[in-house]
Amino acid sequence: MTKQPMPKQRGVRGSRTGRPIMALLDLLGRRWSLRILWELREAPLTSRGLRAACDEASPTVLQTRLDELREAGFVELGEASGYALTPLGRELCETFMPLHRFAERWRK
Amino acid sequence: MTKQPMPKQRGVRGSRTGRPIMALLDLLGRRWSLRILWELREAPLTSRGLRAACDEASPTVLQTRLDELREAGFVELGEASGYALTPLGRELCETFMPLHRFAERWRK
DNA sequence: CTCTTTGCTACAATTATCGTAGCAATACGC
DNA sequence: GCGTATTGCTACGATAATTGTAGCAAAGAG
Repeated sequence: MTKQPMPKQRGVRGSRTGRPIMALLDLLGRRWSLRILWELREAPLTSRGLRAACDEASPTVLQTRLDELREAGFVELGEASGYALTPLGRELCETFMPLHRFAERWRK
Repeated sequence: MTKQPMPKQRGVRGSRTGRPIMALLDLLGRRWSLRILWELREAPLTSRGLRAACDEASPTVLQTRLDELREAGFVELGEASGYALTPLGRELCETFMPLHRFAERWRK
């Protein structure tokens, strides 16, 4: 019995478990995912504007995250205004918007 | 003017920006952070129980995350019951609890 | 045409994460 | 006592993700 080629893990980890929350937690748990959603919360941003907003994160990861978030249906690339939240993405964003107030109280 | 020794970035990225939300998003955006909080949402777990709940993630990362989450004040290590959410951690957890319902509707 | 901005990619270097094994400490039953 | 099982935690090399810098082609403005 040889090792199977294993079709090279793609997409979101945990999406096979049948528990969507796990897939979602995994996707949001990747670096810059939450930040990207956060920065898009108010207005669309161009790829470069988004990079500036994200403290000059490397375009490689940002591109990867944007692709994932687009595939997930949270983000879309508009004609002129750049990247923007979809209605679904906006909904998701509002879901963890209370984090803002929590963070203020947290403060470390 | 020589380059300052730069006290070697420790703790949470973005905590210097004065925007706690950035620090929080960074901390929660590390792998297994959200998952750990999620798995502790109902009952405390031992380190090994937590590992089992987290799909056998490597103990190295889990330990790192647990240390970070403890330092952040979200998790504590009890005498007998293992790892548990602090009141603050429970509050944080409830903040993104609506994600569950959202994920169900999302489904991919 | 030139100049700028767009979304996006190549590439090597650095980190983070994984997976396995194992430690010391504590608590059990015997 | 003795073995054994569980706890929190760590070492280590291998693998994958992320970084930082540079640059591309396409589209638009002047």
